[in-house]
Amino acid sequence: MLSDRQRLILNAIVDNYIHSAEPVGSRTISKREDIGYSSATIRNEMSDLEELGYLEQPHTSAGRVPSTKGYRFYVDNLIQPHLLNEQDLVKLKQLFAERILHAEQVVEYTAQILTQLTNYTAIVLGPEIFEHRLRNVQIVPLNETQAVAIIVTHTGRVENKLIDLPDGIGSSEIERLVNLLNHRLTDVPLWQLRQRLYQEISGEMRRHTEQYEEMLQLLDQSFQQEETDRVYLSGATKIMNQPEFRDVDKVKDILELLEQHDQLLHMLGMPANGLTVRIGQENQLDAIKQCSIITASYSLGGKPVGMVGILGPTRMEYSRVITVLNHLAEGLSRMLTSQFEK
Amino acid sequence: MLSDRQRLILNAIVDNYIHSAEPVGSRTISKREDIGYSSATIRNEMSDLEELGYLEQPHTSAGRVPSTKGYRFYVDNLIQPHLLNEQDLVKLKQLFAERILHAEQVVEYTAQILTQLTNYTAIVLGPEIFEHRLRNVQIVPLNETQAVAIIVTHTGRVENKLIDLPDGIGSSEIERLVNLLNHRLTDVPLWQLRQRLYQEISGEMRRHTEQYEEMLQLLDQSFQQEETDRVYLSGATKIMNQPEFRDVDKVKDILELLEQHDQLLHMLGMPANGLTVRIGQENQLDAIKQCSIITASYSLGGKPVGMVGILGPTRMEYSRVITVLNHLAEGLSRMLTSQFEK
DNA sequence: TTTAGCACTCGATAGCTATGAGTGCTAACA
DNA sequence: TGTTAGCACTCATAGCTATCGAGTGCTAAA
Repeated sequence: MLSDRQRLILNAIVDNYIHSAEPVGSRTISKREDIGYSSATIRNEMSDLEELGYLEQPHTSAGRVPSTKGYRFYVDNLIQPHLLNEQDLVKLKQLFAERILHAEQVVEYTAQILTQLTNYTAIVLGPEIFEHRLRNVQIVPLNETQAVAIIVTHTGRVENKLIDLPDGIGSSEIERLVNLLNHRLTDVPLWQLRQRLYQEISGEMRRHTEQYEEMLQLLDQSFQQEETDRVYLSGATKIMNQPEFRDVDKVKDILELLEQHDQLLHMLGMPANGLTVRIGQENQLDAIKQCSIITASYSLGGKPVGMVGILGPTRMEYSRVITVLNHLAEGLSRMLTSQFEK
Repeated sequence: MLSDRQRLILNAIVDNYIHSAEPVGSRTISKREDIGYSSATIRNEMSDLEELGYLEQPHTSAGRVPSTKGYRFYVDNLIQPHLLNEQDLVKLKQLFAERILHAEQVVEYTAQILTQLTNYTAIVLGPEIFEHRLRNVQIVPLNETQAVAIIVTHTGRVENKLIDLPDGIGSSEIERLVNLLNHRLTDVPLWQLRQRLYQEISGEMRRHTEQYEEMLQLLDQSFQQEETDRVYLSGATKIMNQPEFRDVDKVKDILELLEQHDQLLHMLGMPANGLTVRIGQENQLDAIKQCSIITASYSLGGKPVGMVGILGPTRMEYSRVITVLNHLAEGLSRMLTSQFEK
């Protein structure tokens, strides 16, 4: 276990490095107001901290830099709660003050506000669709052969798909079909739709055999599409402001990853409850082993359905970011829950 | 006017520079198979071409690089039609072979294929909405106070918006309202909707005064949203593969521009018929004065409604890009027109 | 008109040195 | 026994110079 002084010094080093991006020397630390020891003492402690794996030295005659383990300890044990200033709070309030908003728009704005407040890249996962329940189905014919199928969920999400109509199907037939679907499938979770179709109403639907096939296809594709389209990014280029990412090759790997929404989704995994911090080497993907990712889940009626996250350098303002994410996640949860929990 | 030999040499220089990214020297050119002159002769011609403004010299002891004017001449007068290989053609065909596709998905795939074929950043503008006509309006209540309003256009595009319902409105009232709207507004171009609402049915609607206000708001916002959401990007990071963009600052400016869809939209302007090439300095925005943008418009029933484009370094494979863009624009036009022109 | 030849230019590269931030260790001090 | 002053040592970085060579422009000959 670390002594109090070691913790104090580690905290000072991480703090300093976060803001300077330069390896921190013993003298820098000893000059700080909250430290009452000479540089020699600090040097000894730093040496110990390095031996214990909390610090690293880029080269012999340079200062020290926190290791992944060092950041981890900092995040888990040393972090001080960050207080947001008036301005930041106003921005957050404004987001949740807008009442008439599309679910997708809220998510998009959230991402934007996140980057504005943190100056890092924001990643937001829109609410998980599998828990969404069917509210309404519509089929709007465009001409003799084509129509748009529209699915509305109880959360107000709208999915739509262009479909080819079977030959010779009439508008009254379609209307009857839509009525049947709405009657039988309202409030069914989307992921059960196919199953229910098969089990319960395929019989009645079989009069329009082809239509039935396409309906299944449509729903199928709707889900797949959803999986990757839940990812909202903002401020992807912010990483280039960081001095340790002045190298095009590093940046390129990161930005390419950000373009691949399916990979992001896979990396972030299912939204677990609460806050997750992934620091540097703890990340699986090579491209972001010099980055940290912090995510917070938001929930609908107590169940986590999506997440808000920040991607930045390992040398990130953890305290501030965590505070902002918690605020946003809470706000989103409250908003979602109050809207749809009745 | 340039002599035949000057054209030959300019062509050789541009060609060479496009592939090597290095200033081209006289010896390199004189060694080419299609050139039968010594390096000294080439030097004299190069000197002349520089005086005329077609070439530039990074410094005295370096080779020459085409100027914006040089590229312009190359594009306007020297370019040879590029033949696509079998593989490329297959990819293009596959795109248009997929029948059951959402309009937005086609556009997204188009962008992806563009980057795949060219290795540059693709920018695609989805079909202009102002020409779209209303096909169908739906209002789906979610609970007592909220509903989703859905607009379907004759091209199969679906816009939706969460709205607050006025207090105490009943579902039969909503149904009547929707029927009224569908009855009166079908086939009206979207941009006329507000006007028509005011002129023709505000009277009948006034029974539900509040609803009427929100309907207007909804449509209004629908348009605005559309304006920037028409932009689809793919392969934004490709620019980093170019040796002249190894500098984070240059790249940053470009990528930041790409994040601002409204700026892109403004820069690209209304889709004029046919092909547009903007080379280097010809671009208004500083961030892309070292880039070229090539766009081709696609049309619906003869009228241009959107465009496909490529953003790359000035040192771009113009011939190939132009061919690919023409293919795609044509394909999109055919697809759109055959789908919706009946 | 073309080309060989040659002096000249100038960016890029390699090698060298000086600088200084920072360390580890030792010995003196409280 | 913990702390600190002092000092030799390390090593990345900046700046300087010399060298190299790709490429030019000009002149004179073919």
